[in-house]
Amino acid sequence: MAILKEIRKNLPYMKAIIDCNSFYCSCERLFRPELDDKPVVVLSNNDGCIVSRTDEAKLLGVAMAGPYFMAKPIIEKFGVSTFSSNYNLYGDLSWRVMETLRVMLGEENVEVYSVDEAFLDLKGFDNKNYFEVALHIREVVELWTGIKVSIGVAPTKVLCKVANHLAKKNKIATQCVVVLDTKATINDALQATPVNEVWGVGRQYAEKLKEMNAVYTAYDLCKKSEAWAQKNLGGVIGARLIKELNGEPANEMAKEQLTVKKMIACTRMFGQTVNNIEDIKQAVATYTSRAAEKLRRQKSAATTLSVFVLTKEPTNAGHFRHGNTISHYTVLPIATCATNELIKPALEIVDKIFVKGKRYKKAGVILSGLVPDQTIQANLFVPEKNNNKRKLMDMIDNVNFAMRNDILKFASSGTKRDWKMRVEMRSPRYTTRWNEMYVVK
DNA sequence: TCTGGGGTCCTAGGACCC
DNA sequence: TCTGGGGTCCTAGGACCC
Repeated sequence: MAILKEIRKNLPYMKAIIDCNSFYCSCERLFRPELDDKPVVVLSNNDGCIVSRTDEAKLLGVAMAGPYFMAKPIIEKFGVSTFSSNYNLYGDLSWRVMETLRVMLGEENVEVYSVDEAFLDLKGFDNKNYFEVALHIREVVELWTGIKVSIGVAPTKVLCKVANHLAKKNKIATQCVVVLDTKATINDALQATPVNEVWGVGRQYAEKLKEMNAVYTAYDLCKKSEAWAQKNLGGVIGARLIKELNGEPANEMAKEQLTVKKMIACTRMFGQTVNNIEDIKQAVATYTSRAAEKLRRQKSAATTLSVFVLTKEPTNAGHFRHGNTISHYTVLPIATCATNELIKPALEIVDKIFVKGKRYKKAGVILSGLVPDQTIQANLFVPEKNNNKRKLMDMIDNVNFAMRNDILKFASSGTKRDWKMRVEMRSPRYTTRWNEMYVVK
């Protein structure tokens, strides 16, 4: 124990990131156990891209985030099981995983970061063996929810991500747990990590780092000065990144706050291209209703409403071309969260930006300039405790509601909806719809 | 009619994340 | 033929003020 304290003495207390392995695919497998060691992929909205793939699919050469049609030959040749996104299912299972963590570690030590990731605060465990602690967490989550996870433990969030990457790369040898709690293990890990895999370094920066600065690994990057990063790597964000790589926390755990969104958007690709203004209006009215629901859920009102459409352009010698975005915005006379008050100006914008003869493949509505909704002041007196619960529900709703196909309340949303997206291969919503519940044979 | 320097507020756009 | 959706943070630059 004395040795343990000695080697850790220059490091702050530990954090962890827990990350569900191929989350969407794991959710699908839960109800199709015969697929456990088989390749599986899940597609994005509109069945456009591959957004989740299992290790088996990866080995076959299915590219992540690649277009579905390009991977189709491999998928068909090897019989890869393919699913459309089923957000009701994923949202529910995500909640179960997060709730398990909250029960184990206490609500205040869990920061939900995305549908399949959470940061954990391990402050209370500094006398324990972190590897065993993390292994235990991994086993309990799997036992209670059926979802397999990987865990990275380190003194900063950026280093946790590095650790987690290494755990996922070598699941068997690491048992999906990597702990970086000494200078030596941290240095080794940084040397083994290509710079483009560092959290906060995207494609543009990676290219710049390699070509102009001969920075190839996370280790090379950590040797750069904060001042240099401040200048060349996105300002203060870059400076924080350097600190964190060197074991100095610069991104603290987000505690408890009810995070109120500063902007709310609802945008979708159409199932097929559209050239008729009525269809676009129906779509925009539907997206506006959905955005307004999100707005009301966080008790905000919007002061600015923008609408955009994306045109479809002819492909150029086999090269994929994004369409042109045409957008316009309105500053509302009074901040509002009322669906009807938002739909009217939204449709006026459509009249303004629609060009006859063009073909469109996407539209969207963005609400910004959000302020607290004055009409619901009474809610200020809701106890904080209930607010936290609401935050939880919001997270689930945001996933759950994404694909909801319910009856629309406003006539302008239309009833035919030729433009609505494809979900041809969606699995049943086992855990959230009674009539689709899993049947034990 | 001449015009510096410093401050704030806003928007657009770029980069990143899952 | 067919390439997701929803966010965040930061910076630069313009408009305006004293």
